[in-house]
Amino acid sequence: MAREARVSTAVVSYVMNDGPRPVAPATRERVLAAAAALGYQPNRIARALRARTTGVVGLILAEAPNPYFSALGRHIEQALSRREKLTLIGNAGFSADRQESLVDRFLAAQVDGLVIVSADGGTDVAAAAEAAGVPAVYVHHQPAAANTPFVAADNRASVEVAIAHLRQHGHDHIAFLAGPDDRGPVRQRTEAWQGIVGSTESRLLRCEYTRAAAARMTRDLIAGGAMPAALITATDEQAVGVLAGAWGTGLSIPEQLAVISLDGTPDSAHTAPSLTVTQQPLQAMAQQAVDSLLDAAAPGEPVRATLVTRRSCGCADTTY
Amino acid sequence: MAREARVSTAVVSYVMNDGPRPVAPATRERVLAAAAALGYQPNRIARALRARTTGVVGLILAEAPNPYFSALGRHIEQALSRREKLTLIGNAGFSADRQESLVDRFLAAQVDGLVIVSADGGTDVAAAAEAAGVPAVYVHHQPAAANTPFVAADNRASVEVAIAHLRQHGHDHIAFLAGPDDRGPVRQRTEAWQGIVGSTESRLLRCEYTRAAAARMTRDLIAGGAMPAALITATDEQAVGVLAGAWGTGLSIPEQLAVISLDGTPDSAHTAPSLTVTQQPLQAMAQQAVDSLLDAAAPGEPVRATLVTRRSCGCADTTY
DNA sequence: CTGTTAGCGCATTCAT
DNA sequence: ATGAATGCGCTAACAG
Repeated sequence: MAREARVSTAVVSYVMNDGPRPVAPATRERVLAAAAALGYQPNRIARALRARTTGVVGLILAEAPNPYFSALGRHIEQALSRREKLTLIGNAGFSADRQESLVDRFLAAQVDGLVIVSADGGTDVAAAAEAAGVPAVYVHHQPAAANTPFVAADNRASVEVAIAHLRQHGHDHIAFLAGPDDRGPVRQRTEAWQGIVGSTESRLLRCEYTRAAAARMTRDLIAGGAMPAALITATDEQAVGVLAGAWGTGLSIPEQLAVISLDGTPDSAHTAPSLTVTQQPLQAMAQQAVDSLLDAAAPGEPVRATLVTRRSCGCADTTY
Repeated sequence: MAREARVSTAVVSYVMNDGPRPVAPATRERVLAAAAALGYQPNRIARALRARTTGVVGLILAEAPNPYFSALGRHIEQALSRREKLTLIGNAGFSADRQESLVDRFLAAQVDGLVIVSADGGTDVAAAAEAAGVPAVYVHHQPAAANTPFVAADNRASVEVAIAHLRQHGHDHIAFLAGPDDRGPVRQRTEAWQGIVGSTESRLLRCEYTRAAAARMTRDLIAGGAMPAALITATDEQAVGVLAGAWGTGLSIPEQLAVISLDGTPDSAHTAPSLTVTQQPLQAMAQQAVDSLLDAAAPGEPVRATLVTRRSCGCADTTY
């Protein structure tokens, strides 16, 4: 390449990077022509070795096919891409072991940063990253002992608007579907619900964060005649499961059961019936996380979800 | 690190890689101890520069949040991970430009291979990859002029079993919901349907590959009284949209409209009603693609989808 | 068995 | 404004 343009490698570097030294227009042309002719592209690996920065960021997702993580992941990838970063992806699969192993492998690959969208708070990943001098940011879920930057929606605010809206529909007893145990963002949501409705007359339901589990629970509840009239689900996955479980048992939503979910994934617009949600600004969250990571700045305040009324709460369906 | 263990860098390399030269047990211990003490990890970038192989594979997805691509993507990432590869991810977003730009950036990052799960056949990505000496494999969608390895399910077989099953339910007129134009895998599906049902009395419907578009189309069809009694949808996304569109108009599925979809994503089990599908073996496809990529072997025959009967075709719901 | 050394492709410093 | 030379961390060839 350098000899094709009859210049030194240094000049090639100056041309490719627009600096740090000026290059005569004629020479620059010659280099550009040679590069085009040979299809030359700078080797990022060599550059990375020299510059001690790879332009690659590691993204760890709890489970990519989950619409919530998936949508968040795409926005993060896009935000990273806008900043000229490449995204290394890994699925932790709700396993602390896998998550740790991923971090190690990403660190060995010399990533410039780590974005962790996990659901399990098992390990404090940031420790390993910090030891390696690699910045990290948590999204959605912050492990107990972390003092690492953290981006999430205001969970309490979401619960507040959901409850307020169901009350407007005339519901006094509002049940809550939480996860199998109290951890992470769902814990905050659960506590917010408990704080607002009080322990009297309130019903706390629990099941795994899967459609299948929520559907099974719903059928059991209906069979036992124990289904409440209004329900807030901690996640969209569970809400979709509730809808699936209710269908076919003759329980009609929203007439017999009003439902609001707290994630607000794009998919929630096209369930049957369409799902009323508190919609988290996933793109803004992704942007916030990426900016905070790359600019080494503390992220701003938690963003607020907005209520999107559809059919499942009892409102008219305005989706179409 | 080398001086911490009081050995040369070469010996460290021999220990880390178990070769190619033997190391005395005592020395090995010393190296391992020093590595543990310093938290030393070999720099993969330097190794990559030297070995001319990065252990990183680029994965291009048409659109990550789409459950079909998402599930496929996760299986590919897992298969890659089993082979000790890291996955660089990028979303093409159905844009040929973005896809080309992603390929260039991945190539500059010296990926060891490229897996392309796209929906747009615009460019023959393989050309750029081949020019760079990087192996590539297409999954799901093969562009027109490609002689690159290609993995997909047997689309014709899927359509056959779907039609046969609807006929068992007594349906003579089976409509088909295709994409906005005839390209890629959906084209094969559409042609298979046309070949089997013949042009007489058959209804070819079209809409975008989104839930929203399919829902809108469904409502329009119902409003116009033009809804067929049996429908095969080319993709799960469209099927979910049909379900959403039918809900609330009073059209009951499967009684008034029997539906079978051809992708078979995991999500299809938890719609309302649950969706009968021809389920593609996504994990096997992912494995096949990765093996073919890394072993430079031609992939085997297209795999066959299996019919999973649920409620939407008229069968009893056996999901729970 | 282990120490020394060269070179992967680039960005940079020192010369010119 | 440009050429030559250096070193990033690693592996492999060559000496001991």
